[in-house]
Amino acid sequence: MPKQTFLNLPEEKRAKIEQAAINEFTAYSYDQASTNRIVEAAEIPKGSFYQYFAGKKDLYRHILDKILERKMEFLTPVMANPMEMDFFQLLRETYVAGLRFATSNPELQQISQRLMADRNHPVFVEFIQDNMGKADDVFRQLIQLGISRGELREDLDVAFAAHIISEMNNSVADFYKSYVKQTMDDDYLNMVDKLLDFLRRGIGSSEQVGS
Amino acid sequence: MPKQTFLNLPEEKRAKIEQAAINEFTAYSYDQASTNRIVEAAEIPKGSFYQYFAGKKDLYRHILDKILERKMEFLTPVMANPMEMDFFQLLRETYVAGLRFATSNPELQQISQRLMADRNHPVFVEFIQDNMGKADDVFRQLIQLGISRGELREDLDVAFAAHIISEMNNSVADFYKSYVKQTMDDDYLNMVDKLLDFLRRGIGSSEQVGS
DNA sequence: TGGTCATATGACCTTATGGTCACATGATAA
DNA sequence: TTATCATGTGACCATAAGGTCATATGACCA
Repeated sequence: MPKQTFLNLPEEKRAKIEQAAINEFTAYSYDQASTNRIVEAAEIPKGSFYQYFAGKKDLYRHILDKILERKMEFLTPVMANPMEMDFFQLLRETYVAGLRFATSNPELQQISQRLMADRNHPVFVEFIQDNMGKADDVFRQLIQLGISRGELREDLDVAFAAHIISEMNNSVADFYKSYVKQTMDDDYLNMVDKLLDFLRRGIGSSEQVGS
Repeated sequence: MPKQTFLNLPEEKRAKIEQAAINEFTAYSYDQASTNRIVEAAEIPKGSFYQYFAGKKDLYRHILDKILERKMEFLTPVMANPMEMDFFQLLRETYVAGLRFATSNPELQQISQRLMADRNHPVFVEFIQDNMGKADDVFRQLIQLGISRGELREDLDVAFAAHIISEMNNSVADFYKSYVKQTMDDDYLNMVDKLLDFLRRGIGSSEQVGS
């Protein structure tokens, strides 16, 4: 957590520092990011930086918190009323909300992606596992709900399915990027629909074959 | 490419250097890996290192080449006779081969994973895109074949499906790790079968619903 | 006015990095 | 024996990192 000194700062100055940090972490991985550069961009002396934060890690966590907060602004409205939509509609809205976040906050998305990429980095394992665990839980509940409503196969391995869907949720933005590059189709609604169709029906032909 | 001097080295010495590099790149990301530590572990003078390689990047590429070579030893036998298996059998064998590589070469797997994680790092984009492009191509052909044999839905978006399957191929080893952690089931055959079942049939109930 | 206290400041520290280079060594050929 | 040439060697270099600290500043109160 930032020190009180930082929180006491006039909002303008605080915002400038945060923005400098966001720019740095957008351009460089955590390890490569430089407090010197941040300090320079924020136009504050090196010493002041250490009045505000315990160090690089502290600043990074602060930025992650801000990102999570912002992402939740997109996600919570979707999750608010799970009973009004079926499973796939809900999942669709979830993925779409993630993509809306990603396209309207490209720097923050970039930082999140770096975070997921470096997910075994000692500095963030804790943060990651906490949040991914929560996501798995949410999806597990949604799947249970979907099964009980007859929207999903009854013989699903719930935890396994939850994990897959949660992983897809993480990689959907990344996936979208390469989708656009390949197909020149930048409408993420198309992509999400295709993805959900895969998830729903699989890719096998209808002729049933024993596993 | 390593310099001729390196190739002239007695095999024992060469192996020692390569092993030191593998250990370093297993423990640290490319950026964090230190030539100083490698040189120390390999018990060669710093100067000698630069007689053998142009620099860190050169060494890293050399190691990547060795990894790819080794991974291919697992994969080529599977791909050798695609007409003797149906699509899902072939895919299963492919995933299993990847997992066999991963479990029998954990350090190399770790390095590959780091590579995929840092895939936009300027030093490896070229290497990555080359190889992922190749993978996409292979899967596209397999899917075409699968459709023509009636094993896959005719209305598939081939490129899209190929991309998904290729991505899954990349993440299956990663996925396996968290699968084991969650379920305590370390039999990857189970996991692969579940994954393929998802891919084949989807997770939706059989009641057909308009998309 | 003088004292106190949070805050501001930047020169400076240690430690590490990737990389260089003048020179040493030793095998081969004349 | 002497010259040549690939190879070996480690002290050394510039650069940059994250972090510290003695000192300066300035707002507030007695």
